Amino acid sequence: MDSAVRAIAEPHRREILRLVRDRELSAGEIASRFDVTRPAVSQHLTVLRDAGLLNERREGTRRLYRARPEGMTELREFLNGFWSDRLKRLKLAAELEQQRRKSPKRRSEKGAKRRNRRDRRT
Amino acid sequence: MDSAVRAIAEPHRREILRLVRDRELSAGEIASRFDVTRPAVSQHLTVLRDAGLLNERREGTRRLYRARPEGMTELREFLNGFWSDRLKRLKLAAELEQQRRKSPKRRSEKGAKRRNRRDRRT
DNA sequence: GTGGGCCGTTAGTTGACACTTACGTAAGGA
DNA sequence: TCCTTACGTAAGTGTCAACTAACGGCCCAC
Repeated sequence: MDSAVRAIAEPHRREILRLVRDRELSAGEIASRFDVTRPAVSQHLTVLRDAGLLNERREGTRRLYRARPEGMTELREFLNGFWSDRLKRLKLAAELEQQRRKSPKRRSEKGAKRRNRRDRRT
Repeated sequence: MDSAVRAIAEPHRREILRLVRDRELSAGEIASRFDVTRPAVSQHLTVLRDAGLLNERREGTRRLYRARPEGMTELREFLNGFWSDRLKRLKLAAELEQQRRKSPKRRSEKGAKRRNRRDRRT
């Protein structure tokens, strides 16, 4: 997981993953979409492959790449662990609490409209 | 999201998030659990707070920190996007295809067992 | 075998970042 | 007021990672 999160920390690499998410592309095709040189992209591809986020397939002289979503399982579980049902409920409760505090009297939409008209006095 | 993913790319910072995931801790209490110096931890806390992953609350001379899961929403959605139902189906299809290609004749498990016994010759 | 695409790899440079020591600051008790 | 506690901040250093230019290795057509 350490390698996966470091791999997607780089914007170019995230963009590469988006490119090959649902189609196979060659190294050259991928490189042609970036401003950096082809070797730089090649190094990014190596990092992504070593992190288990990319599949490589050789066809003649070309190398075709495709995203490998299973490589992100660990990281996804880490993040989702911070988003458990309990926390989701806590967050919703906090938001409702905040809304109640901001507008303690308003009940219908008419009140809101009046407020908007008054607030136009900038 | 860029700042969030760079923030959790550092192992110490991921550990900090785990520590304050469901309880509030002071900067000093957090620092005491690491080998690095207190200023180093303080810098990590700043990075996490600036990335929106941490809430800070002052109480007297102490500063209390707690995880803020909403800060990871974007990143979670990015990762979960690679795990959609469609891709899951594509993955299964690809694996079945590969299995068919690898063992076009084998039908039962007997063949596999024989292979294992032969491979024990290390 | 030879020439031309397609790519990965190496060497070297530059910038980012994690860390340490030293210092500054705010709150609170003696 | 003075000291202590609990922090953050500044300055400086070493390491790692992203990039470029130059080079080397396959694979195929001829």
